[in-house]
Amino acid sequence: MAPSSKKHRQQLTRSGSRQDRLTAYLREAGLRPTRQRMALAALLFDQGDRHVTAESLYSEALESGVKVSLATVYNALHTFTSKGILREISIDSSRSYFDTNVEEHHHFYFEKSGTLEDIDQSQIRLTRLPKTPGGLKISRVDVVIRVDG
Amino acid sequence: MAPSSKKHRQQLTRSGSRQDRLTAYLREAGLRPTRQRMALAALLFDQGDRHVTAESLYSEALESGVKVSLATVYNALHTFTSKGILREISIDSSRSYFDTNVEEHHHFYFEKSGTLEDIDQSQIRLTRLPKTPGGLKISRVDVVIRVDG
DNA sequence: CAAGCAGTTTAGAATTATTCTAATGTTAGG
DNA sequence: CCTAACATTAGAATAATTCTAAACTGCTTG
Ligand SMILES: [Mn+2]
Ligand SMILES: [Mn+2]
Ligand SMILES: [Zn+2]
Ligand SMILES: [Zn+2]
Repeated sequence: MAPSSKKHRQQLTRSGSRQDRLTAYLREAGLRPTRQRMALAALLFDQGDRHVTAESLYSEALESGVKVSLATVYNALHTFTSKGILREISIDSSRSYFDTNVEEHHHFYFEKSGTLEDIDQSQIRLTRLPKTPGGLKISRVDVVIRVDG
Repeated sequence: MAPSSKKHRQQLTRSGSRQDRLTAYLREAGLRPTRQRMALAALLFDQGDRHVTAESLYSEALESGVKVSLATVYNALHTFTSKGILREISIDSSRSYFDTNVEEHHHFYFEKSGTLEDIDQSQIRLTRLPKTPGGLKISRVDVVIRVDG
């Protein structure tokens, strides 16, 4: 790779298909692939399923040398959520978790560490759901198994 | 009732068996039946099952003429929870709900109004719970059905 | 490849829910 | 009554999140 006119670039910025995939992913979601969104999306979507908080993602971004503000992290998390590529989980009233797994699934919550682990939908059988009051539409069913450790 | 040496008392302070029941209830939970706890307990436990937030209970207390501070409401909610006569529910990361129903049960969450409604345990059949990682003990299983209205 | 605008980022201030502090008041037992 | 432990309180402090308004950048159009 020839040295470019810019002083330096982020490590991850060039790499062909990975970048392209992320760009396409953001575009498909109707979002501009800006520098900070790309960097955050790389952290979020280049590993397996993840559960992050705004602070945890912000720390990661800083550690990996991405220049981004906390406000932008909040913006990105909410924007990604509204576009359906993240999902928000309320499990602890002191902070929000965001989940890269947007399929229907459930969670273990480890109370001591404050961490989450996915439970595939097939692992839980929910039968006999009650009918909703007034026949209102169900937007989501969340099962959280809180465990002690 | 002869006028007492104290300037005035709260309206509800005297009333025989209802007071006595609440007093006994707090005592059994290992709590001193103080004026503000009694007043809050009356609001919480004298109606059917309730779901309150600190603010909502505080407003109610003020409206009904109970002199209590917000800090005391938080103290009482947490103390009651630690003694097992309330239970805390995290459904919305912006605030905690406290539930006077401490039996195992589940909830409808009405997203527009931010209100909760109980679902009896018998109304939901949860089969095939996955085994917990490391064989950790389950402390609670919460099912929340989010509905649109 | 400009030019320009909508959309994005940002620092820092503001807001909101909740917790803390330390002083004052109350309960319950002897 | 006296007292010690417990509870309440106002207000300050904290922490997560949102807002503001100005600076910036991606993208479309000429
Ligand atoms: Mn009920
Ligand atoms: Mn908060
Ligand atoms: Zn998940
Ligand atoms: Zn309930």
